Amino acid sequence: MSNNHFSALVVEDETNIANYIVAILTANKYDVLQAHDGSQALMMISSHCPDVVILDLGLPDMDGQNIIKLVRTWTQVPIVVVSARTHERDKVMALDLGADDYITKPFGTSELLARVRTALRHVNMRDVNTDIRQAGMFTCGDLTIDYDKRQVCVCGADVHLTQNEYKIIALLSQNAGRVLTYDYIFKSIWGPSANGDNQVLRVHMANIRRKIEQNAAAPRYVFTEMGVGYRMAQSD
Amino acid sequence: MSNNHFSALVVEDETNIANYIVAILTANKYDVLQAHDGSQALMMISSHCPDVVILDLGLPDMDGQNIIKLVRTWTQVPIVVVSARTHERDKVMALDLGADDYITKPFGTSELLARVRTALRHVNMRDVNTDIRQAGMFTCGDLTIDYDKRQVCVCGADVHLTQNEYKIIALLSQNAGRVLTYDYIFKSIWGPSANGDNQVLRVHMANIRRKIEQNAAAPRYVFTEMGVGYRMAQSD
DNA sequence: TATAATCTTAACGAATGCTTAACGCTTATG
DNA sequence: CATAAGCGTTAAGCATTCGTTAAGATTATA
Repeated sequence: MSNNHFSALVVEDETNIANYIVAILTANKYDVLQAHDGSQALMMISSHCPDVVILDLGLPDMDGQNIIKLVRTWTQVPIVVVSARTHERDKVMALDLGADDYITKPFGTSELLARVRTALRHVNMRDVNTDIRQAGMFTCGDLTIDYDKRQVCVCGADVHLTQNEYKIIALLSQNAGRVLTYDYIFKSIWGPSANGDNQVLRVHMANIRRKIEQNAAAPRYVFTEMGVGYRMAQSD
Repeated sequence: MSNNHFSALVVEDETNIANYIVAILTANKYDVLQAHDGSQALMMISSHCPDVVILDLGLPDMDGQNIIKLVRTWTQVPIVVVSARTHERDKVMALDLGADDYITKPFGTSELLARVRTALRHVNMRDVNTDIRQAGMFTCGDLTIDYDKRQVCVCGADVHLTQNEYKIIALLSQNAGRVLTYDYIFKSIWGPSANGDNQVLRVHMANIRRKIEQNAAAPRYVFTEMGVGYRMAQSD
């Protein structure tokens, strides 16, 4: 960082889209770096240590998933994946490999900026709030989760959650603002060797929502990301 | 402690990582000691009595879990475990054996410091609670526990509890509002090396409830968290 | 030592939670 | 606009866990 701003690395081979993203970020006071293929991206990440990486999955020289895998061997820099709508699967795999968020083309200015801000905030949570999170609480609107007491409250009233329900909501809240894929949640709760679809997860989520949401059809706390997973609202 | 600072013992065989941790702690005003294997660590803990121990699980001469077990036979010094392993099992085992917290490599400066601060704070909590416990009382609705007199009253009337029954209710009331797992309660009452299921605990709880609850089927003081443990109602 | 109190173990019914399957609704996609 | 896929919801069967009782084992006490 040459000044007080965040630095972002944009990895994109299509010139038009690259320019579009760079323009948005530059206009919003980011220090922007560019890479046009995978190997260039890897070098720049290690040499320039950007605060956030915007990564297109469809690069000419390397598979986007390999890039994420390699980057994650040495740094936890937030990665926001950009994917075409036709490659839904890739998006999910990228998240499972350690990407922080995703944007589907075409996307607007505010969406890109929001995702980047969220990703940057995740790093702050990891660093500064580690001890708060450990012994602490999660608060979002009228929802409160006390990890120490294993207690969930809505509007000050106790809400009884079963074992699995609590595990799910705890996992989501500890990753608030981030999409967790069905597979990730499933394996986190039922163990890495568990096999099965996400039907069970849907039932549990329905039960959770009935208990914590005022209107399950328009949730305020846990959002569904179609085809991908669930995302908990940012804490406040 | 040669001055007013906390002393930390870093137990790590890999020189690079050891230097990294030592640098972080030294820069943040800790008095740092070092050990490079398990036996050395055990000696230094007993001789120097550090305020906190940062322990790598992958030491050359001893299994990290054995070290925790041995240390816990004579001191409750907080132990923060450092491990490259990402498996949940190791984490759970280490924590169950008495470790206070867990960091997975790679980790950042602020994360390490946060964990250490949290671990140190736990000790303070333990101390403060001890004072309160000895001079204090627990009150919740019509239930009163006098820790000095070792006396339990319901609606002003004395209730006779057996040794184990009192230990259980005292432990729960001292952690009122928090779920204590069956395993934790069991090990707290019968000792860390006790083995057996929670059948005994269920019988004791039935007896306790018969004595203190008006309606055991709808308890007011001790609640069951299915598959997890028991929770005592908040004091008032 | 005798007696009472307490602890432990085992068995079983009851309550709770988990999972599966079916179905309707919403959302993507051509 | 039609079709297909994904998600939410419900209810029923199944598995697990808990509470309770009673009997035997152990410990305390006179």
